[in-house]
Amino acid sequence: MIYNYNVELTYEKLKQRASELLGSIIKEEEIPFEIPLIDEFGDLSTTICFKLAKRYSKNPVELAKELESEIRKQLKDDDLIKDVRAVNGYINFYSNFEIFARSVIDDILNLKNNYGKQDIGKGKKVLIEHTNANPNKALHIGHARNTCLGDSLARILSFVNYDVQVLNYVDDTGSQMADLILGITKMKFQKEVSTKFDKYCGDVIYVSVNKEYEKNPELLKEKQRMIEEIDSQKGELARLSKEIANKVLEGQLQTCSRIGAYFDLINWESDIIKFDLLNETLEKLKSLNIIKKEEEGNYKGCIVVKSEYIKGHEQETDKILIRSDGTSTYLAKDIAYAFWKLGLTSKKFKYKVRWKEPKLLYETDVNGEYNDKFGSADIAISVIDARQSRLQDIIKSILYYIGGEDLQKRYIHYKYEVVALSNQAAKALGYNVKEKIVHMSSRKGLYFDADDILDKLKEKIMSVVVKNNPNEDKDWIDYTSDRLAISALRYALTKPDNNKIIVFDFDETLRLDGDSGVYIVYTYVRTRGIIRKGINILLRDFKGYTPVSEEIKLIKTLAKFPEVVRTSANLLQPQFIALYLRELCDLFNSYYEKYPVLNADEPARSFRLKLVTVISQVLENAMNLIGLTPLEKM
RNA sequence: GGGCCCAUAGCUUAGCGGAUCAAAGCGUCAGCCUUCGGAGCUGAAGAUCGUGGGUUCGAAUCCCACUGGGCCCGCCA
Repeated sequence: MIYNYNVELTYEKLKQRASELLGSIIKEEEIPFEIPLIDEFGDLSTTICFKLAKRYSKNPVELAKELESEIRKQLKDDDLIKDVRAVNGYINFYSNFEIFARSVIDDILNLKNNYGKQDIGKGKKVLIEHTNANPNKALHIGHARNTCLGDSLARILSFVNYDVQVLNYVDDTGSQMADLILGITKMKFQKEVSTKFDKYCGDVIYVSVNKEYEKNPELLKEKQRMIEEIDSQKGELARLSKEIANKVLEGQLQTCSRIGAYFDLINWESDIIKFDLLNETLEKLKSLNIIKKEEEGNYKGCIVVKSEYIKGHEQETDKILIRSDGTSTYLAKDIAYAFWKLGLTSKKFKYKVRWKEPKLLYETDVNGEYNDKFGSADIAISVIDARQSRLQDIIKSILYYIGGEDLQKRYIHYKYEVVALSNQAAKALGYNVKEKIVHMSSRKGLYFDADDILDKLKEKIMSVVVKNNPNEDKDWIDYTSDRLAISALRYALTKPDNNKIIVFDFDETLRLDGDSGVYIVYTYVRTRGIIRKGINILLRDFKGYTPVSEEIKLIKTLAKFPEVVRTSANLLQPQFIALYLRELCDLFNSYYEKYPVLNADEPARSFRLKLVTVISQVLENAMNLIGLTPLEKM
């Protein structure tokens, strides 16, 4: 039998039954339900009485009592709902727990990896743009936050059946490229090095060149000349710029792959110009009178967006799209790119395959071929840190003038706060400061590479893995340690609220115990250990078994997972998955210490082994959504 | 000057209009390996949820003001 994951899962059934019961008494379009946090208050509850009481100026407590007795009359013997009680104006529903538990366990055993999957996004195409690091350095811990968030969003939205395309927009034209080229052509830095090239560019060339500017300001004129030549997209320097950008990108993509983040398409910023997307965009803006060419003042000769059109920033300065020398700013290209994403341009890119494994990856390329599957999405999500809010607000304002609220809503600036360094972490890099937090700076070399952090963490983890697994071979030890390091990093960067700065401190941020990714994986490994040992036990039916309170809580938490996925997808909050994992792990670990599974008497043994099996499955599903690796052993 | 964000135990955070909801991790203290893996578990101590107003039957949660901290406002990206 092919099991359809759109079956009404247990909580849905419970809600539906409760709605039926209430619906026969009151006429109400939407009845709000919540899952009570305290077991005493049942398995489902509604605050509808507070709303009705206000409307009819009655006492909510009495109203609830009246409804309670009306509902009780309707309950049948084999009802999914066993009892109903009114407490303080709430109406609490109590499930027939045996039916409820059986239903939850069966749902998970049948659906397996699809448990929690939904059709929210069916038929809708969403573009998720993330990472977007300048191709002049290796990804640091701040970029990693972006990558983790973007990748988790992609995983979650795919899981609820959006047609997801993951993009990485790479700026191969900006002034940072001129710095590298200057370093290589004028300062004799190498193009071929034995270390990772992205890291070499960021750690050595970029930092050295910026120091050299201070000693020798004449070089800045040379830099300016180079920027203009690269921007023209003609000649040797433009070619060299692309070559270097490409090599750096390769290193960055390796880091992303290691973390488990894969893209569908690389959009080269220079191709916005090459494929002539910009002119058409500017024409459109001109026809709407949003932009204008300045004839006098500071911005004489520039084409600007007047600030009066930028919602929330009316008091600020106008924003330049085209400089007086005719070159375009980053924003101008980003507007054109936004147009392409939402299908507002007639111009198209050509594409070529960059690689096929582990996931087919395309990139824009003048010598490529057209491919209609990219662009023109229903929703475009750009994962970009909060410092760029103003530029993103400008794009949103422009979209508003073109297509009103409907169009504007389709463009989402997914913003998050930066990763900064703790005072200790800054000191570790040789910066003795008194501030509590220090912002990273590529120019000063004040940052931690994501790869370096992972390597250091892996090393720390490996000593424990070796100790606990003396008989495993080197490759296994290496793989396991690497996956644990990545799980620790991803959990640490995904879980915090997007609006909060993460103050990075190696030992604090990347814990191996307590509230950590390692703890989550460890808990999963525990479930696997039990399942492995119990593989030959013939499972009996658990009819008549009276579950302990921890088991009831676990079953309810498992039943909640589809709802957690839905909320996480609708609100674009991967955090909810991380929090859910933590909750489920805590419950399981407490349970694990207290109750034997394999050594329990029947029917407890069968019930518990099934319970552990479904806990393990749900942990795996949730872990996959935020990129933690479910390991068999560790 | 204009805009955005943050403020909850010593530290890091969760809770974001509801009922035993002030929660967890770290740290401190006291326990648990004859027990399915102790990267775990149990317990204790520790918070008038920055301050002051307001809205509400109900506010850590919403609104306003203030204080303290961070970010943005460039012919950079």
